[in-house]
Amino acid sequence: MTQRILITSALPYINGIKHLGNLTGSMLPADVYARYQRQRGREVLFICATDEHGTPAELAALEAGQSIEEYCAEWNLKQKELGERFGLSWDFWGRSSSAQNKALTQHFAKVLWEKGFLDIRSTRQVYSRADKRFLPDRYVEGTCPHCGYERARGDQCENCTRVLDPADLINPRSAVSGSTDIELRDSKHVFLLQSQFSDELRAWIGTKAEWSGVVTSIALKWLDEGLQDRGITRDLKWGVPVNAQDWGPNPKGEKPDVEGLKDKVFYVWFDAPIEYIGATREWADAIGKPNEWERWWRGSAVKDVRYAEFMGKDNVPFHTVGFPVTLLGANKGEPIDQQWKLVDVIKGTNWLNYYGGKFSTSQKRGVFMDSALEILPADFWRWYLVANSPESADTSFTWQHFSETVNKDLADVLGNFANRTLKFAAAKFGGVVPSGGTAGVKEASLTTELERRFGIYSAFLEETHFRKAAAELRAIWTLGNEYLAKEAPWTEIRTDKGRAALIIRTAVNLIRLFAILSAPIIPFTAEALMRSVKLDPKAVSWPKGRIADELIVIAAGAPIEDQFAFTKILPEQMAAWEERFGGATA
RNA sequence: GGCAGCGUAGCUCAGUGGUAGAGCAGGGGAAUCAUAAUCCCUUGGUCGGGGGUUCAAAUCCCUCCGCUGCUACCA
Repeated sequence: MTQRILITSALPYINGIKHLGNLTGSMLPADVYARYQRQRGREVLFICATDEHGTPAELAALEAGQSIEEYCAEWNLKQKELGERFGLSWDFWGRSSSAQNKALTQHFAKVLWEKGFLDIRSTRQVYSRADKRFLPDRYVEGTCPHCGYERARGDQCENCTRVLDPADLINPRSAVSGSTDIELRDSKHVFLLQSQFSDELRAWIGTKAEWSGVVTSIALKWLDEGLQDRGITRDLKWGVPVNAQDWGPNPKGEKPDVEGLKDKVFYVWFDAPIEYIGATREWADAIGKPNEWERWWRGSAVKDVRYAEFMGKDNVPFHTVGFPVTLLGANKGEPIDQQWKLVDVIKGTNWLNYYGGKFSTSQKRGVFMDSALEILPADFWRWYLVANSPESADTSFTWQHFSETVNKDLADVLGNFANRTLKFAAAKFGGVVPSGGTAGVKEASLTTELERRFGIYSAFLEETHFRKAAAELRAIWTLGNEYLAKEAPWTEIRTDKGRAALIIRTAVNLIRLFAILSAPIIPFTAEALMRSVKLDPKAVSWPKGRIADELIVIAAGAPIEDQFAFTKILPEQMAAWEERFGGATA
């Protein structure tokens, strides 16, 4: 039986505030899963970090007038703070630029070279003299040779959608400075020989029946098209330096071209996944147990680790091909106690769209994490994003849909259940849990239904089907309102005060149960519910025994609050946000 | 261009061979503890178009249309 759960969320890129699409694709589902597993009592390690290397970060720092180090340090902290305010319960928040990741990245490169899985090749790259830097294909602009569009990028023409090579462009110029003082230069680069792992990857993916359709089909698409070897170095200043001078001979007895690889760094998509391990080492160092990371990642100790990765579908190829090849290559020929842990579950989500179009960081289109929290509490967003998670198809965000969902589910169904129960207790029973009455057939049938839905709900969480889990949770909340409507304590109290007391006592216990079950998705609301029945907000262990036992935890005489307030979104607020964020016109 | 995904009720989405589903919105009723919040019942769909396989197709096959993504140096 698996007892330890390792969870990673795709690393958010460093350049600025992330939007709701980023949140809902990786960080939020990972958090829901982590919270659920902790409540189950399992040992959980939930890791995330900023992905700090690459061209966009360098250019963003330049534009901000900061050194790249300052820029990354600042945004790493900002993203951390925002994530925490969203309730993201990372055990550690690291940085791909850490010393730990540098050491690991260089270690993997050395091992892969010495085992013969790296190759050094010469490539032609665009160099901008004006910018004093090599330019990635998409940072070269020019006129499309096919359609004449003047702002075509070096990788693809946005106008006619044809795939291009920078050398195809007419009048090419740097997209950074606009300078036409550019040229093609030869440059040596390291390639990861992914093509050698095609069969092994296919066999490995074949064992992952539980992966969602989108993950498997994207992974197989890459294999079916034929895996190409991938360049894992770049001509940049900021990144993990290529340590070719430390590499021994490869199986053919060749030494790397140290001179040709001078002043190069590893490609972000080589070092970013390694940062999952790197951040675990950062965590181990931070807690003062520097060897603790290894039992999560390496050797026979990982037998009882279940490793789940969460990401948007754009990241799937790097997690089904690139990173596994790094680990499989490093594992080759090693004894079991030296083997690296590969992922068990990949949860890939589709896109959350904004009014049918993309959320876009560059075009500032959509809702971003900072402005989201500025206008509403985290749980409003968490609930909406989980209940409408794009798990099997892209989903469209609209302000209308958002406010209706949040008002109906959180305020009207859940919030109102707690409020009507507490207010009734305050008005008729002096604000304490009333005594009297005994549970009968009505309570038995409530329990049966709760038991059934609880089983379904737990299974959905376990299987990372969070959208369906949210629908099930909502149905569980509805059982509370149904029970009150049927048993009508406001009528009972006129003829049978004991019966009314039993109904309210049961309802108070339902508030506690609902808080526990809701905690993975809406942790702040769960805490507020626990406080409303004067219990420890953190005492949310997942029910282990019979649900009936959960409904007698709060005994007669226990003090409770006299109400539970939950703010609703007003129509005029919604209209104002639609206006402010450009919903209706977007 | 190639590849992949998607197209199901007014909206957001489930449903992969066996009588078309949920939530919301709409309609009716009950109730009056509760922020008019709740509970019950209910209207609504030739499942993007066309063709085929099958006793049976939303589901499998072919084709066309539309949207989105990827296409390996953005991450």
